[in-house]
Amino acid sequence: MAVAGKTKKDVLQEFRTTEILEAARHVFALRGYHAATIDQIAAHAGVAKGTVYLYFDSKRDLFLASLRQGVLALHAEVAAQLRAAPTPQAQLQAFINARFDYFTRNRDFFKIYYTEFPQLATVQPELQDLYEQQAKLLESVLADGIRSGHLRPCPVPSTARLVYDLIRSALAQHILNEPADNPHPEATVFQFIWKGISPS
Amino acid sequence: MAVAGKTKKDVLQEFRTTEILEAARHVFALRGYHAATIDQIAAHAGVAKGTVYLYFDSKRDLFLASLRQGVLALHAEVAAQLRAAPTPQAQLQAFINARFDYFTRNRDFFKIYYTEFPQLATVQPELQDLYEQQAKLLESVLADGIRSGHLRPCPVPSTARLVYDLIRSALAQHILNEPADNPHPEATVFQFIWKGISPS
Amino acid sequence: MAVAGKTKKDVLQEFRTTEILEAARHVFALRGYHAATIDQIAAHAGVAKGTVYLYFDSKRDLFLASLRQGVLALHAEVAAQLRAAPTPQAQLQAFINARFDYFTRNRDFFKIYYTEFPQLATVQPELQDLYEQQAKLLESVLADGIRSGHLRPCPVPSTARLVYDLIRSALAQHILNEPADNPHPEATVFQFIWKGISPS
Amino acid sequence: MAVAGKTKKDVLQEFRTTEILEAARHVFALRGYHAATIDQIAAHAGVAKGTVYLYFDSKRDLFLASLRQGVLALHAEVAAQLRAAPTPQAQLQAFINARFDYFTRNRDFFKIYYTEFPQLATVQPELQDLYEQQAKLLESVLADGIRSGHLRPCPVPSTARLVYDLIRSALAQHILNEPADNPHPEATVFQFIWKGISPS
DNA sequence: TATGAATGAGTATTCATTCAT
DNA sequence: CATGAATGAATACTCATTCAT
Repeated sequence: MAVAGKTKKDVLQEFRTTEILEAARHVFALRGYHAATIDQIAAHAGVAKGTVYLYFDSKRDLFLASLRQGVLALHAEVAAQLRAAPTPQAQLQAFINARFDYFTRNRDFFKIYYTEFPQLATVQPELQDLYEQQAKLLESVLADGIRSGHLRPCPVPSTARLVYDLIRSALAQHILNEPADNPHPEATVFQFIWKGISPS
Repeated sequence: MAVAGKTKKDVLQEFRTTEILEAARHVFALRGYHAATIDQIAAHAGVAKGTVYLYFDSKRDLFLASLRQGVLALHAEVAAQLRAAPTPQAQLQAFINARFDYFTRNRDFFKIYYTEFPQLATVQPELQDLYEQQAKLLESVLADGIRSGHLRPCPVPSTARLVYDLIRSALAQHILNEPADNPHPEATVFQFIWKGISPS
Repeated sequence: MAVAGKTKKDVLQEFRTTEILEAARHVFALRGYHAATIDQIAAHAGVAKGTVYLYFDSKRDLFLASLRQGVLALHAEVAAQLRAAPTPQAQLQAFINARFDYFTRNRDFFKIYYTEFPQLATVQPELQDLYEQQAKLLESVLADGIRSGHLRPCPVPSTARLVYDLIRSALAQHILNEPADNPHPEATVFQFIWKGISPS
Repeated sequence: MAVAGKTKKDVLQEFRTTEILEAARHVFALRGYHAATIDQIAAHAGVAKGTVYLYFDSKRDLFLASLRQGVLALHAEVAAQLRAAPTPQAQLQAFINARFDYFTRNRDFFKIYYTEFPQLATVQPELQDLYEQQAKLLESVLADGIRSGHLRPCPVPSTARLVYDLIRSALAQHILNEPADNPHPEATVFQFIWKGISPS
């Protein structure tokens, strides 16, 4: 009993939180941050407006929470895949595949991530950090690869950022454009990047 | 006489239009689309609020116009540079350099273009078109290069988009991040892309 | 047994009631009627929000109850002192002293009484009554004094009200203004009033 | 033309300001500060809600402005009457009469002044000042009278405050209680005070 | 044409009150 | 009895848009 924690209350709390976060993600993805209303989010979560404010301090707080949670989950999945990959080449593939996997399962989140992030990142330093932590994963891959000779020497931070944004762009084409001309662009992206960073 | 009379009026019209568009771009870049107010834009343009509505139908219209105008000017410059380049390699360099040139001279515009575009492009099909027209220029370069054997065969549209977004990302790092670690990233970007598309 | 059982319950009831009333008085005095929240009062009373509603029907009811209880206690003390005073002069002194005593011991209550009463009295006739019952005590003193020749004839109700408000004002200076220039203003007030009502 | 100033615009501005202030005073007096809504005030002033915000920054600002304006007008009238009075006795009478006059003509204002002032004065130091400036007028009268021997020596500030509040109380009885038992209480009040401060 | 005063629809947020546990 | 999570009515304030001058 004690093992599961204060089941009754805490489970409900967590359930509500998740419920609201998901609704928020959906509505934010659909309408955009500004056009989305708390009313819509509450309705979508099946709760009253006031309830949203029991779990989040403000609309902005709710938005940031939904981004943060999504980014952290993504980060965890990607990091796990990375650890399982032996070579830099495999790591890059893992990085790409993990992201395609995650965002394919979380399209709403990708929409927010792609469309609202740049806008808000300019005013919310915390978001900048979340963004950069992701690029840091890539920086490690690059740095290790260069050190071990698997990759050609290059300026690590800016290259990491380039690679990162390249994947982001490919994802945008894949996720946001309904008519998926290329059902599995992961390979194409990998090839493109690999040409850019592998040793001649 | 009628010609001259019409011209005088038209010149003023055009002057006002440009003035307001510039003010809009500045304020939109500074505050973001939603936080920007018509009042601020009018004040910045040195006209009254109502005057803005003589030249543009709505806030959104003004925003789209400012984007459109910027994109068209960019497009013109890039296209001109492209025409002057003999080889695909030179064309790619021209494409990159022209964009770095233009956006370095129009930072406000880049900020809007980068941060607001994705958000609005999802609801404004017209913006999608503007975006794609730019990638089309690259598609021509790629297609011609492949045909002439200067470039390795690849899926043209998605590669064009990848290359396009890659340049966009490099620009973001260059324009938006104050501490320009790399004062001239054009070469790096070109190298990275060239590795990805040149024949082995 | 039934008696004791009932008592035990009743004692708890009364204890809770008093506890909540005191908390209410404190928070109302601190924040003012509108800014005070049931949550704050409940927290201060050490009970849950819902519990407050087991003892009082509404926020307004709680407020009125806290005023009523304070006024009744005050009334009782004043009346007791009055009964012990032999002459009109002594009675007036007793009236003044009893009020200064009571409010010095119940500053929170005075604050509400002084700042919130006028506002609410205009819409709550019941409060008007509480107010007037206090003036009635003074009316008796005046009427008796005039009848016995200890006081100069005057219009009793309006004079009573004047005297009453005068004391109230002196109390406000004494209780609300931190820097008590005059540590014992009872005498001054008495003198001022006495000049106004004693026979020439 | 220039003499009257920018007639057209300024006159309208002033007209609107007055209009809204009067409406505010009316609604604040009727409902109390918190219960009054900007909508009600706007409706009463015959303008749209937004218009109120063209002239006043916030509800609180509007409230303070209405108080300030009323107090200043009152102050001016009272001061004028005081200057015309030769003796301390006449000055006290002038002070009382001017206030009764003013508030009889501005009942809404008195209601706010009486019921909302104490509540808000505790949090708005500026209101404290307005309040005290009025008592200062009385202090001059008392100080001069004592110096010239027309009044009995007494602690000036606290006595001034007592006299001031006494008049306020009499006004409350006169203005707020519909059934005016005493149609002209000025004389009674004066007598009462005079007994308290005239030389024995 | 140009102006800017006026409009009023739209929304985040608070908090008294209820009620299932 | 006690709790406190859930509710949703109520409201100040903003700002794109209009239109009389």
